[in-house]
Amino acid sequence: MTDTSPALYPLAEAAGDADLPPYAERLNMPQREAVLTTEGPVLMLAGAGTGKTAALTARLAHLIATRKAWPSEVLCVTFTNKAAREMRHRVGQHIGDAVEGMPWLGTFHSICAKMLRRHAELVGLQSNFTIIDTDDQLRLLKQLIQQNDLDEKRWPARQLAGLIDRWKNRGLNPGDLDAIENESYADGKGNHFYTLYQDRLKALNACDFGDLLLHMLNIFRRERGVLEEYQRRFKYILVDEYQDTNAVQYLWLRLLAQERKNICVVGDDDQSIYSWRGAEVANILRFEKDFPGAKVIKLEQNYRSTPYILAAASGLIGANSERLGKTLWTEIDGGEKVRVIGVWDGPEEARRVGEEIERLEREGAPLDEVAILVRAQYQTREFEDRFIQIGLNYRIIGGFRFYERAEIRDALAYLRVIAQPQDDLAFERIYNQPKRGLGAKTLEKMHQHARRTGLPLAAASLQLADSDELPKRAAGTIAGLMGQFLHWREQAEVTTPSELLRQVLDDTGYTTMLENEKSAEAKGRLENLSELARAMEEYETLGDFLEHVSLVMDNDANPDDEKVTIMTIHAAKGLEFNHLFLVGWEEGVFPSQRSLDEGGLASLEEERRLAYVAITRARRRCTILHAANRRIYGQWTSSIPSRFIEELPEDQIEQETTMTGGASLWRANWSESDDPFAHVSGSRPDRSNARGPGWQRALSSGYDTKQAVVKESRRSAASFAAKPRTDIAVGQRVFHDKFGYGFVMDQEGNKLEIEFETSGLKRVIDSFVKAAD
DNA sequence: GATGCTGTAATTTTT
DNA sequence: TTACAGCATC
Repeated sequence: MTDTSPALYPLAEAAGDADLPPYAERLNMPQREAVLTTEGPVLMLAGAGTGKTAALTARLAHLIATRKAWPSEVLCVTFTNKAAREMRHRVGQHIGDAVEGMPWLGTFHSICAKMLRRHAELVGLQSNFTIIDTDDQLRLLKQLIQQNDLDEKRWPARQLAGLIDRWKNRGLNPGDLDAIENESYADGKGNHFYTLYQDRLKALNACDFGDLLLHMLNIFRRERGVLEEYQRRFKYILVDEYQDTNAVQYLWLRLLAQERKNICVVGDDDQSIYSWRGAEVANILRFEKDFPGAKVIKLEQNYRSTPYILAAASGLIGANSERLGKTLWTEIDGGEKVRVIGVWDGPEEARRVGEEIERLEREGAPLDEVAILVRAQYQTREFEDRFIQIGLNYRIIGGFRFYERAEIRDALAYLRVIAQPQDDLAFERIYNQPKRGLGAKTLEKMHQHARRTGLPLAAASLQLADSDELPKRAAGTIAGLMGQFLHWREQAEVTTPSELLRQVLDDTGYTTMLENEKSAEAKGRLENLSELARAMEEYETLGDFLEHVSLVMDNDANPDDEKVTIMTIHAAKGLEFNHLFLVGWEEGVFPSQRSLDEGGLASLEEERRLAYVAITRARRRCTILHAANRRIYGQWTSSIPSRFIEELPEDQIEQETTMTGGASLWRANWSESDDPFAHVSGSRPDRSNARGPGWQRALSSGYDTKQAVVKESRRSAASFAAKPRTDIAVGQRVFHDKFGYGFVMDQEGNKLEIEFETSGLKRVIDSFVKAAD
């Protein structure tokens, strides 16, 4: 189910020049042209299944093998880590170990992160800045919204996060927003909050994903010298999936390519399906204008699908306007027409697909060559239910990714605090996880104190613990926790990252917490954590690992055993399967209601491209299903077949039913179906193994709340080098909000010992008291 | 500080 | 329908 392997097909035998280097031997003419045209701008328009990666890797190999550039002088950008990995792997097959010297082969984000670590100070960061994920981002924005007394219900943090993301994707800095953008959040506070957020990030020495690119673009724009350095370095630039680039990426590339103009972009305008993430098809459409004299090379020979599948897909995409235009063709013979099956309702759709797959199984088709593609994640449930019932092995791709699981995030948060004591967001995540009796009150106090002193949250909390500002128990807990952190930090110096993680999980009682809970979920979580520890074994230092984690957030389910794959069309891009089921092709589902309501023609066309991507995943057989009735948000809705079905060329498809929905479909199926009430019954298969809503509650139950063992004695808060106040001295009379009036008996750093008139001798932090007179 | 209830919202998600 | 977040309650 990986990308096309040209070895499967007798490629371009006619053109078998003996002098061709091995990496070009198996390529067809246009592919060769794409490999050999090294100088000047090149636009490689590569249709689905036309051996794009083969051409791209051969081109890379060619540049290096012919010494046109050293591996370190080629910039090769992809969108996903997976694509980068595959590229590295395949280039390695051509040029061997030399591929190790390709430091600039990677995703936009990882390449920018690497650059930004070198130039961090130019945008006010230190080179060890943290890269925060969307979770942290949201938490941070929520805090800002609260601090600014904005109604979080009316102006959700999510929305602000989305807007900021969009601005960054478009290369807009705070201050660049026009009136409309500014108005789009909290009646004209868009710019204000964007600014606040950026300031906060800077203070945390952190940046988000969007910043990696935006900061680098800013640097390139402002610092000629830096830009020129990279322009000189990169003799050749290659960009994969160019149709998916957004404005920042485009501007960034254009600056880098401007000087030498040896830029080769590869893409397919018909497969642009990420505009909602800021991708602009326009980038590929206007490449020739951006780079006059660009050579356009079209890869149109498809090595993947049967003529029927190709023709169906081509016919469909022909309904779009604004295309660069390609005509896919194939030498593959035969095959079957694309089948279109109409069914009564969602459950029957699942039943039908299940039966079809069982039939394929009997015919000897391996299950991992079978896939079901859905438009949206919620559609997977129906299939999951059915497949559990009939005992069909399946795997659902998408949903929670490995590094997004709560337990993994917790573990990473501990590691982050160890590596970077000033990582407030990480500290906030775990200060009470596992539950150690610290709550919102304590957190609020810590925040207040941190703000007052300008200390990171962790350091501020230790100071607090050292005073009498907190209840004894909370103070003890914090001191204990901070002691553990000191211990772990020492351990980090002498032990491997994975060993350190195991220690942390044991010391905190995290492992115990999960072990005490006997549920299947807890077991899965423990497995995930040991999986994490295993993954860490490759890394020498904690810093290396954390960098990897924040940027390489993919989890490829191990495709070891035979399973049917269920996933969204988006997730299937770039993959291929012998047998493909495309389900839910109904108006409102696909094309989705939202795209019909909101985006106008442009968005409908993107849905159509999505349909095109879906069909072209199929190698041999493609079956499209649509149901006449479907339950959407608990509401039974009758639906009509997708307009995309009508747009398929009639002679390429085979309608398995003449029914087009409505009453006739209802009647016909009523008599055929062996269980006409199946769709009415509310009973559902047991899903207790699936991720349920109760897991969070279950997680906390059964955990022993006793304090984790403190391995290191607490250290004085003075070690955080807080400056003592100059307006307070021993003997001074002071006022404290909680304890009232008293006299300072002793002063050590910013800690005071005060004999209070009503509550006796206490240790407090000086920022909590006012001088009284 | 943990637990239960109620209201709201609901695509796609490469980093 | 379901899931989750926020609030009210114990």
